[in-house]
Amino acid sequence: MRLSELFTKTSKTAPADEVAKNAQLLIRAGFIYKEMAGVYAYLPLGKRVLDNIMQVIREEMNAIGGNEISLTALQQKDTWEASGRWSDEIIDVWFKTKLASGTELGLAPTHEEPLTKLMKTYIASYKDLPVYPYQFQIKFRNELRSKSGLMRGREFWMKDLYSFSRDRAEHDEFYDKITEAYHAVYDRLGLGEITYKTFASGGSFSKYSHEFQTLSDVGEDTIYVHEAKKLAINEEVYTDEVLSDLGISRDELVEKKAVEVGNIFTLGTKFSDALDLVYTDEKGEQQKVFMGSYGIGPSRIMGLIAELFADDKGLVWPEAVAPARVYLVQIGDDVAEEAQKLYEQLVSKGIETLWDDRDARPGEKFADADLYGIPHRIVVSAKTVADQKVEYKARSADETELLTVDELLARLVVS
RNA sequence: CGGGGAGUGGCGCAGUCCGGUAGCGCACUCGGUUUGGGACCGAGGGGUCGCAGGUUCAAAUCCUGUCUCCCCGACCA
Repeated sequence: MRLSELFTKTSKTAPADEVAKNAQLLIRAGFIYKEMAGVYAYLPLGKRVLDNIMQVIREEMNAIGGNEISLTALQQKDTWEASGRWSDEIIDVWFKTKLASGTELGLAPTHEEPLTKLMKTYIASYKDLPVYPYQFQIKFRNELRSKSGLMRGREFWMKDLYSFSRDRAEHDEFYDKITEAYHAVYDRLGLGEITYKTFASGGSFSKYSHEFQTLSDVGEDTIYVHEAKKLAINEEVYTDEVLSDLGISRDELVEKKAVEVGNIFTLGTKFSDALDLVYTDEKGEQQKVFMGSYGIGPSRIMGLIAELFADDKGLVWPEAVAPARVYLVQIGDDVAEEAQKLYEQLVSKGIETLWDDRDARPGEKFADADLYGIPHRIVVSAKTVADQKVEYKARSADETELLTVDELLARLVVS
């Protein structure tokens, strides 16, 4: 993409109404726009980051048999009354509204009920199970107080997958599988080293649920990390009983702040009971479908990555999520032809490139390249053209180096 | 929801205490000089001070109400 065609621009000053680093940087860089507290629009570069995060998740969900769908945000009361969750006492973050006719509606804060109802159309036999529908959707939650930029919004993106299994054994098998898939997601997003499977409170069908918690000082959660076993315990279940279940003692654990980047939950037959989702087994008998739910918040992860990796010059995106891999700085009009040639070469190799073809001074271009956090920066100037080379610098490096185009391409294709 | 802070051109701010109808930086437009780490000079455009009501000859400034935003706490199915 040519920067001259990008409508957003960067700002030297951070917005006064944001304290969270992720929001300040993402707004300064023009990745997001704040509509109201806890509600952000995604602008071209921000949209790319969000899409990249979702694509990583999508690939891992598809790899374990996920079926991508897209459910509705508008929800009818009846569906939720079946489970008792229409009540504001039970779900206190409902956004509710009405049809022109006066019929009450809600904006979905999650999707167990509507999906369970929907699946009644398709699940009748044991032969129809197991199945794993999932979606990426904006969830609406009327938080009393949203904060921390993208990390806790009133509307936010969520990947939610729901498992429909014949019984607990089949469910447990999938639960282990998706645990691995989640680890794969965090690894690919560059968070693997500091993300822990964390024991949290369960429900009537399972003693525990599991969260994926990424260590960060801006985290809202307190967890107790067991480094050797690469697991953690959420403070909400940090009891002697749990410790003895897991066979560990307090002195093996370290208290840390963390951000919840995923949650997997055994639902059992809670929703299939409520909405009567049954199947006929091999013996011709009716059985309740055994369910689980599995969430990841792509928008929260975007905020967290921004927060975790940024330096004093701006954002620093891991390669897998960066809005482009290369930032091509053209210095001077007289090298426009050479810059365009290189741009086309990069694009033809499938290397996403932001070409700074603006009529701006070099300092401004370098500053923006840093603020945007694009992993690789390449400079084409009269000097580099004369040498028949290009200047290369990684976002995370201090030094530049001169490379031939072939050396550059070899490096970019490998990394 | 409890406590605290704040709303002034697109953004960041000053002016409010001691009423006299708005200013600075960035951004923007035009001209010129510049061009490897956010240039400089000159000339311009853009706001009636969150909103509503009140006091006054006169309100960004005082009073009342209200909305919004931020922080701390509570909450987070």
